[in-house]
Amino acid sequence: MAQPPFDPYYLYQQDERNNINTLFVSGLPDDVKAREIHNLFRRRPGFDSCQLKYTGRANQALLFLRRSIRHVFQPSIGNGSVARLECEYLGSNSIIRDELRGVKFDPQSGSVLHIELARSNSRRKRKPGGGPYVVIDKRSKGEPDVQGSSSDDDGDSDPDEPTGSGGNHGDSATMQSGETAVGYDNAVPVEQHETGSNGGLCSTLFIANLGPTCTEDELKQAFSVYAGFNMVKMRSRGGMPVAFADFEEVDQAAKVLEELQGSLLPSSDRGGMHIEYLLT
DNA sequence: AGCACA
Repeated sequence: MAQPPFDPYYLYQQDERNNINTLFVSGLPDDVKAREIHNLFRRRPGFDSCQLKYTGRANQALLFLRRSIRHVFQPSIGNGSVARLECEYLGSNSIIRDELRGVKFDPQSGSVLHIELARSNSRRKRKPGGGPYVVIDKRSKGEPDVQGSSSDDDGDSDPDEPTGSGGNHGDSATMQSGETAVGYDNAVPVEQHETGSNGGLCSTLFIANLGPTCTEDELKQAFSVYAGFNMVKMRSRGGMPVAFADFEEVDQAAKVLEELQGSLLPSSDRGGMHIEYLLT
């Protein structure tokens, strides 16, 4: 590897590649309202802006959440010290992700949020006049429902938190009859015992970012040394292979996820394994 | 098992 040049733009690129500050959220029902997103994320630490896209596919509304970028850019000061970028947003992303991963977004339909780092950061420039929310609606049916961005003018009006009297900090009181229960306070983490669903925390792992020459045997070697290993299956179906590794217990799967996350296999050609809990 | 906008 050549010594990286000291160049702010180079560092910016590094920063772009290594520090994704955008979360990719799937599992949203396609009738999700921008308002629901607003209420769910507005108060999260580090939240900056988001884009909601209706893909038109069932249950495939996509959300890109951007965390505000706050980094310390410290150029070298002549004495040979190395320039450093200190980025804090990954940590905060993790917090948002961990808090909301597996949250049951709609108790009726059972849609469960699935959150991971986005492949790339959001590029959209925040327009001076525009709010932090952008909605792209590709649904063909029904009314266009186009709302460029929230008219919320960034003020601090908070549907969540009644400012006046009442002081109800309870659940339920602010819910309209037909509305979906979503909000900072009333989003419901999925219960373990419900219909075998575990909010994304199940004993099977989903493994992606495998190399094209990866084999089931290779995966078996990697995973079978862990307690509770049951089986691993690989599927390629056109694109890059993905795999499913099953363990007896959730905590055994959790241990494997933690230890092997990002680790390389002999066949890896594009970085380490990307491991998630299988959605159930 | 799904990632847009520039």
